[in-house]
Amino acid sequence: MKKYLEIIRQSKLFAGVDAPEAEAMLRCLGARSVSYGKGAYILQAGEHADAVGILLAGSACIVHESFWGNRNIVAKLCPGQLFAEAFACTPGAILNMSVVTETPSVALLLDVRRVLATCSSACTFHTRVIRNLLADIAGKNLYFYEKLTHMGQRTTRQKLLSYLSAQALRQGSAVFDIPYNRQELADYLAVDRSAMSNELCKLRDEGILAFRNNHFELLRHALF
Amino acid sequence: MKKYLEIIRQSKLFAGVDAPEAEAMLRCLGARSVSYGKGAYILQAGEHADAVGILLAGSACIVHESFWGNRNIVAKLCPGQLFAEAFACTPGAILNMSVVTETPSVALLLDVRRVLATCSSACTFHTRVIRNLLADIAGKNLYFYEKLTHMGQRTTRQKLLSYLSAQALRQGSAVFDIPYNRQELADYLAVDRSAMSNELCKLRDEGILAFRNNHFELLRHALF
DNA sequence: AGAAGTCCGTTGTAATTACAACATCTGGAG
DNA sequence: CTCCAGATGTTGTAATTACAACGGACTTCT
Repeated sequence: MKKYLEIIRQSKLFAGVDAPEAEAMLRCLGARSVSYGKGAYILQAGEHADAVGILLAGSACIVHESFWGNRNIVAKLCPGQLFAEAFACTPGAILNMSVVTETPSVALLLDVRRVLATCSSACTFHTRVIRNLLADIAGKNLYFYEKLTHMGQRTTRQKLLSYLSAQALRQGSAVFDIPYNRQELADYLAVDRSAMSNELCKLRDEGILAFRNNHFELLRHALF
Repeated sequence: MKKYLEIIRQSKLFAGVDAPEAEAMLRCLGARSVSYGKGAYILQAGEHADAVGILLAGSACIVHESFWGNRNIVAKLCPGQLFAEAFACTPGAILNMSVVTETPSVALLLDVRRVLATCSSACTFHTRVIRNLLADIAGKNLYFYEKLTHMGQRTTRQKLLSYLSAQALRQGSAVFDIPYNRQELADYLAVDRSAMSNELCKLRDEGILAFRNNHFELLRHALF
């Protein structure tokens, strides 16, 4: 766990915390790190979520798998990012999502429940943990608002333009990279991969955008 | 504002707060109440969101309106419910949603920014406000996970079954009411109203469910 | 080099949806 | 009661999508 201290301190949960304080917090939160292989379930839908997770190494996706076998990628996780915060902050909550690794990964699991349960601030870190959690979950909330924006579009074309223009805005450039490959992007937008790939090429042929793998460029606004 | 004190105290932001304490908190948060007519914008996309809102009377919807004129209902608000929390908790955030009244309404706007900004706990309520906010936003987060679950389904039929079975589970009965009319439900699930109405009737004809206006009954599980 | 696996684009077909238009029903206002 | 507005169900058509299948490009491993 020691070797990941820098990653840990860069996470939103530990924002504004110096190294010795961080180590004390880790003990206070009963931190434990676990290693996973590729395609392993860090958390699985149906389980009780009593811990907040921080991805320390590798990469993972938060996914929802439907009854009919479709999967929806809720978010992609990079080292330093938190997951399952909202479930861990809600007593009795049961996961309806899974967290699946894409590459061999290491995750840190923190028992924040004990910080939230006690009203006393016996441990001086409690207030900071709660503030940091609030900021993080508020950010996640905005992320979901944005995802809903894309998924709320009616056609694949509109979903693509909504997503890609948002990425361009976020990265402040008409040239940008996205973190998803085609299958993942389709799962993120809840559409069929081949249909999406088709639509992407139509947009290219119409001169609206250009791309190569994960590298995109918006050429015209295309009414968005 | 006084007449709404009971509604205010029932909101999640004021959970576990007694009446005199609540009044002090309202002053501390610079509370101001505003009345709106039917179809009025309490908040509009593009604005800065510096306040948390609590609906005190009437009803309203959080909606996202797309470039092409489609609207997606993100949530329906009843008196006592909070809105714009995540935006208010994120410095510099700009609303990408609007809050529109459905009936003449009254809303309370609270400047929580000042509570989050200062690290000192000069006012003893700060800690409680932050804890309550955290619980509320975590709950909203879970709400979004669920909405994503429904919207992530590929067909209108699957979206309907996903949503309706979730409501049945939540209300603990195969017979239940939903808060939306047909157009609103279609906007919530991001599908066409008439197509959805059609699919609903197919499900009825297949003996999978029965309904009358907002009153539904699930008869068979229908593989969900 | 060859084999295996992955990712991506392309195509055709069947199924589903969006959209517009209209019929029916309901409750409220005049 | 009649008229009107809103909500809901129904239908037909054009457009879009899901799904399955395939081939090419690329990577990795042996």
